[in-house]
Amino acid sequence: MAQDRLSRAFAALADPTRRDIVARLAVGDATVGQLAEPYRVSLQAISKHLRVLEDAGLVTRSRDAQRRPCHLDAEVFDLMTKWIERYQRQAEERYRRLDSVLTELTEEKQHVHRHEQD
Amino acid sequence: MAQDRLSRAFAALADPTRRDIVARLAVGDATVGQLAEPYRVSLQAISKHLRVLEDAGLVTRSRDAQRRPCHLDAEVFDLMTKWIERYQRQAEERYRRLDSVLTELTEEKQHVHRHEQD
DNA sequence: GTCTTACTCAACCACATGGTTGAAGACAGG
DNA sequence: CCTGTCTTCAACCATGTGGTTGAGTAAGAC
Repeated sequence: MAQDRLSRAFAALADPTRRDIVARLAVGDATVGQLAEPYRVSLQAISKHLRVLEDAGLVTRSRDAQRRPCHLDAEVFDLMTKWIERYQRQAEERYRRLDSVLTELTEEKQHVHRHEQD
Repeated sequence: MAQDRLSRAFAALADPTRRDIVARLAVGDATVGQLAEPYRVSLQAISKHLRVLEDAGLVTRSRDAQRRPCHLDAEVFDLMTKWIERYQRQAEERYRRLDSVLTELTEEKQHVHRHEQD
């Protein structure tokens, strides 16, 4: 599963450890060993996380002797924010419209009420 | 797993069907049956997806006789965009700084080169 | 060449997830 | 009450995921 870019990106950030890694890479590039150091899990586990981030297009890796420095690629973030903001905007606008409809209804009701009182 | 709000929200949107449901709910509220109709999967499967979206705080449900109308809640989107944009900004800024460092280095090199020519 | 460092690959395990089907709830209408 | 409609619950299955350990690979250091 998780075939498309967007699915892979969201899935990658669904894990707290991976979000943490992204946060650290935002400060600066780091090797697998450096990234693994703060965690109690094995280096292989972190290596797997980095593979997921790489497959999601969030991280790119180069080579420096035995080391594999990881670098954050901010581009895919655009995809996600664009997707989210689109529906966020739609939902908020719809909410505003609903709100005004309710206001209209209330005003109408009050109008009717006043009519009844006449 | 997927304990915190942010993790649940990202995980919820990692599934294309659920993103599709969110897109439809942005247009307007809908019942489980209405939401399930376009898909070939069972209604129970969609019901499960809606539970995931609800647990993630992306969807709220009310009651209308037997029906359970679903409503998109845009609030959690804020959490996600804020998280993403924070590291996006950091990464981009770092990229700009690196860029200026490289420019400085190049200028320095040219300077040295000029010195050597003296 | 051999050693050490940095990392990946492979096999395995426990558990989560997306799907199924069938039964059970909740509720309006006769 | 019974019936039909809308939805969830429960059990199950296949596959995916995050973790482990142990072996294998790549490349500088001796």
